[in-house]
Amino acid sequence: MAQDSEAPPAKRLKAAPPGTPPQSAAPPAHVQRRSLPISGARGPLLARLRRLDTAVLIGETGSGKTTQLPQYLYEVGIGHPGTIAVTQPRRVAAVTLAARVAEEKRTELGRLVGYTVRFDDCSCAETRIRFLTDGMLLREAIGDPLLHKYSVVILDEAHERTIHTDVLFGVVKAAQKKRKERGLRPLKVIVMSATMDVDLFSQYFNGAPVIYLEGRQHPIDIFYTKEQQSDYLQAALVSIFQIHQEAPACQDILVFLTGQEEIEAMTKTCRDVAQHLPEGCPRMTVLPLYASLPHSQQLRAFKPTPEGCRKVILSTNIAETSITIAGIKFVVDTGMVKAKKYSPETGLEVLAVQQVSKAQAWQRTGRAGRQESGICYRLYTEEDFEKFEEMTTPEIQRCNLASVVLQLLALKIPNVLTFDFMSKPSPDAIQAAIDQLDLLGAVTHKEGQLVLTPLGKKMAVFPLDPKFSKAILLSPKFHCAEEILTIVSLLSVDSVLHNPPAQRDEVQAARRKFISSEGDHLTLLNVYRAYKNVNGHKLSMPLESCRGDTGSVRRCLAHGLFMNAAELRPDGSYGTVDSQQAVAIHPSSVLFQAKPACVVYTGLLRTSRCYMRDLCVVDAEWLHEAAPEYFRRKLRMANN
DNA sequence: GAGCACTGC
Repeated sequence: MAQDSEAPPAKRLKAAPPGTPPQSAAPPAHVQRRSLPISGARGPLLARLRRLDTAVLIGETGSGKTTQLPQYLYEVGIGHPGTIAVTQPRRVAAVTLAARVAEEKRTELGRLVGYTVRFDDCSCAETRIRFLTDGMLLREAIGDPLLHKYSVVILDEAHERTIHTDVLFGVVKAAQKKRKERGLRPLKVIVMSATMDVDLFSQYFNGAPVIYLEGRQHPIDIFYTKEQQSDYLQAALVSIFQIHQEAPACQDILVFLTGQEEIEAMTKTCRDVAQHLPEGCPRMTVLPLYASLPHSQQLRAFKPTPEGCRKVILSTNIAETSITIAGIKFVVDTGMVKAKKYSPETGLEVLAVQQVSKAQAWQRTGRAGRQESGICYRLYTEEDFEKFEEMTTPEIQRCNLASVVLQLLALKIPNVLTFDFMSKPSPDAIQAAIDQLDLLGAVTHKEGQLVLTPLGKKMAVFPLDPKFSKAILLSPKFHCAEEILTIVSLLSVDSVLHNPPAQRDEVQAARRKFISSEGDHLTLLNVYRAYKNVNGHKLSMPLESCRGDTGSVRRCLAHGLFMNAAELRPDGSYGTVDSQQAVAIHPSSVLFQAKPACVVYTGLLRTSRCYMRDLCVVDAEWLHEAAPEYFRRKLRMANN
C-alpha cells in the first residue's frame, strides 16, 4: 500500500530505473500487469493524486510506477481532457516504455499512447499518454512556456538530476503557478524518483506530499573490505578471481571501473590470468563495456555464455543506469568513477577519476539484485563509505551554462540570475554564461533586463553549443554554409572515428590520408567528403559551398570560437588568449606534432595536463575581426 | 610532449 511520509526502510537499495527494457521473455503484458506492487495501491493512490497539485512519488525498482501510473490517471479521467506527459532522461527508455504501455492498453503505438524523442515523433492528436525525453519537453516549452497541451506532467527518474530535468523543475513550477493565477486549466505535477533526495524535491515544490511505493528488489548482501585498498585495480582483480574460484559458473560478475583504457587493460589482464587457472575451475569470458565501444561489441555483454562458462563484464558507469544486463549475481564496485567538473573562472572542464557518491554506490549495488538475490563487493571500507558524498553533484552545477542560459532567455525568464533552480549553479557560472552569450552577440540589455537579440533568438533554435550556432548563422556570409554545417554535424556525433587503444597505430595510418594541416575541423570535413564520394550522396538543400577555399571555413569558425583561442608562446608552449592559461594540443589532434602560431579549439579538457581539443589554425587578425571590443579589452589587460 | 565518464535537444 502507498503510505505517506514514512521514512524509507533503512539500507533499502536505491531503485534502478524502471524504464530499462525487459531483457528476457516476459508473459503477455496484461497478465503481468495486475501482479505489480503498485496495483494493490491503485485506489488510495489515485484518491490522493486527484486532490493534489503536486506530489513526489518514491518507488523502488519493479514497483511498476512508470508504466502503470499514467494508465491509472488516464483510466479514471485525471487530467482529462488533456495529455499526460511522462519524461525520461534517455531516448531508449521513452520509446520502450511507450511501446510497453501501448501494448498493455492494447492499442497501436502512436495513437492513444505515443512517444516523442528527437528525430522520432510517434504520437498524434489523439495521443493522451506521451512519453518524451526531458530535453524534448524543454524544447516544447520554448514554444509554449505554460505547456497548455498537458494537464499532467510526470517527471520520471528525477533523482538522476540531468540538466534538462533540473531546468524542467523550474519550468513546470512556473507554468503551474501562472496557469493558476490566470484561471487556466490546472497543471498537475508528479515527480517520480528512487529512494533519495526526497526532502529536496518536496521542499522545492512547496512541501508537496511524498508518497512511497513498495518495490520488488531482491535482497543483496554487501561486503566491504576490512582495510583501505591502495590499488583498486589490483583489488578488483583479486575479487574477480576469488569469486570465480568459489561461485558456480552460471553466476555472472559485473565490475565497475572508470574508463576505456583502464577497462581494456584489465580485460587483457583477466584473460591472461584466466588462461592459467587450476584444474576444475570454470571457464571465463571477459567482456569490456563502455559507450564508445562499437554497438556490435557492446551486444556481446548481453549474450548468455555457454554452460560452464562465467561472464565477467568490465564496465564504466554506463551499466549503472543506461544499460541493464540480465543474470548478474555479483557486483564488484571499485568506488571510483570518471566524471566531469567545470570551473567558470577558467572555462575549464576537468575530467578526473573520483569517488562515487553514496547514491551511486547504491545504484551499482542494485544491479546485482534484479532477478534474484545478489552479492555486492565494495572495494572500500564501510567507514570510508560513510564519508562519501550523499548525492552526486547535479549536472547543472558541473557544466558550462551558455546553452542553458540561452534557453532560459528563449523561455522569456525575466532574470536568469534569480531563476528558481532546485540546486542553484554558482552566480559565477551563470555570469560566465551571460558573458559568453554577450560576446557572441546573442544578448543585450533592454530596460535593465537581459534579453535575446534577433541573432540570439535564432541561435536558441539550434540544439548546439551557442558557439557553433553562431558559426552556422554566419556561414552564409562567408559562402561556406555547406562546410560549416558538415563540420558542426560531425562534431555533434561521436560515432565518426572509433579509437580502440589496441589498434592506435592502425587508426593513425587509416586517418593519414584525410589529415589537413589546417586542423581537426578540416580533417573531419575531408573524412566526410571522402565518405560522400564513396556513397554518391548529395545534400538536397541549396547550400552554398566555398569548395577549396578552406580559409573561409576557418574564418567562419573563428567567428564562433574566438573565445577559445590560443597562441604559441616564444618558449614553444601555448597560452589561451582569454586568460593566459597554459594549454597543450591534445594527442588526438592532427596538429599534435605541429606548432601553428594561432588556433581556435572546441573545448578544454584537463586530464593529466590541460588539453585543447578539436583545433583549427586561424589568423590572429580574424579573431580581432570577430570580436574587436573583446580583444581590445584583452590587450589593455595584457598591457596593464 | 602522449590520451577522450555518461546523456540529450
